[in-house]
Amino acid sequence: MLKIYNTLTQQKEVFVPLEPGKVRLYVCGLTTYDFAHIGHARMLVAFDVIVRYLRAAGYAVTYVRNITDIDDKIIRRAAENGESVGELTERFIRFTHEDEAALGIQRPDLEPRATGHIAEIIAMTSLLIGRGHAYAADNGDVYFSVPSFAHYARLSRKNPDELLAGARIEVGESKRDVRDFALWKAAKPEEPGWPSPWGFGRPGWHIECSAMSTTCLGHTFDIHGGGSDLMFPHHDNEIAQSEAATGHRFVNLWMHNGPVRVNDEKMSKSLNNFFTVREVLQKYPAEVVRYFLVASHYRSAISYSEETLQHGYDALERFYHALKGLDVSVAAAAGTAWEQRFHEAMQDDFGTPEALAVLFDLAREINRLRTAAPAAAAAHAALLRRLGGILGLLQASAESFLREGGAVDAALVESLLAARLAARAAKDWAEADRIRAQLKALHVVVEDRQGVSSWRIDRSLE
RNA sequence: GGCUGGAUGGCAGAGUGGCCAUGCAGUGGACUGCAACUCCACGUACGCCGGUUCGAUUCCGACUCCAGCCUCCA
Repeated sequence: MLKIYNTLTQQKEVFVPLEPGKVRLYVCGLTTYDFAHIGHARMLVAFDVIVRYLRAAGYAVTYVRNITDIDDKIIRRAAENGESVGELTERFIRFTHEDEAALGIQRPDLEPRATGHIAEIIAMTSLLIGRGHAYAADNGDVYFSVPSFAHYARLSRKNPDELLAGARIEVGESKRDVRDFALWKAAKPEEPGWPSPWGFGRPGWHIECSAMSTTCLGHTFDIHGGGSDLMFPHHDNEIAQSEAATGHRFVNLWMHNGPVRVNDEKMSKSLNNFFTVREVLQKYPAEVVRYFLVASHYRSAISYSEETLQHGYDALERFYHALKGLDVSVAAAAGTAWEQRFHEAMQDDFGTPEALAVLFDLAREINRLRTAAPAAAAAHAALLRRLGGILGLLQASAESFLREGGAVDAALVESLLAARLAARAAKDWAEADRIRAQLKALHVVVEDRQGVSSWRIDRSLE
């Protein structure tokens, strides 16, 4: 029985899909004018794990994650760079895809782009005007009429009257109500755009997601996700637009991932305190970054620091030590308590920290079994690898993980290791220790286990 | 100010009305030529003040502090 926390009701609910066995999921993706940062990676990994688990639990998932490839910031950045909007967004879409691949994030089933759905956006906007929920203003913009929608801001629990008091009035706007938001923005001279019944212009941000999600998944779908910072106004506006346009309930369950913090502040573009995925990947293996993001619950805030990333490396080292030397291609141990506990953890609102704790227990069991019962140890190792795979972890070979990132000559290490073995056979301990010290200077740690000497890179010195 | 969420051992981070989180670090032991790895054992905790209860870190209330949203933002 899968339970998921629904932001709308503020409680965990037993998940009941609209159609048995199927899940239709939409997540707000990125605006592509810059490199993705760790905050973005948090969202990408959180929903990647959710989708992986839903599939492992037997659901047929349709995962849609959009790309916003037209908006004010994109236009401004392209102008600054002296390039077209298309050149800018294509480049960063490509970079983002590279980052996602590095982090082991599976591609969504559909990845609609705003510029590919202008017709649907215009159609929805027209529909909203026809139903009295939107109006074309005299400045060429089209606005959604917030007072026309009965339960505005129900998701974020904001009081519409207080929003009225707090809203700021901008020059040049022609809104009937300060809370109204743009569905269509008239293009200024030299700005890109598309023809529409209201003149040349471009879509507002919120309507893009309403149009793309309902086009891909229908007027009502199971789950809508995104960062917690999108709850208001973006998701509240989506609800207003979509329900006003279709007359149906928009989404059954809302999921929001927590922020990544740097020095107690949210990592964000606007605060300029972000670390991009690619700069972090230059210092840490992608799996370590992924572990860092999975080791906390998806709804909680996490603090980014190099120290925490290093912890991720240490933790993964323990897993890979357990897997090391075992044939994980054998059939996984079936019906174990660990597997059951793993699923219980994941079924409780995707409790990845608890699930990892279970995997650590399983790793200990593997280490216990490895000498006395190698076959059982291998079967449990195969289980560990399979369950780790649901979190997108532990798919590398133990050897490659443990040796990753070391700038050493493997042939040299092997020859030193052979020399040390010979010295040990001759009980020349001084020589054996001298060679081990020599290896240590190369950041290579020697491990003698069951008569076999192996090596790994020591990351703690870096 | 309004609305949300949080405060757990040296660090990271779950969870629960009474019993073990887990990882790293630390301590003692086993293994080892010595180490490393591994195993066994151990220590240290639930912001503050009240209340409910046989018993609260867990429930309720007040307080303090922190963060997110209220403007673009995963």
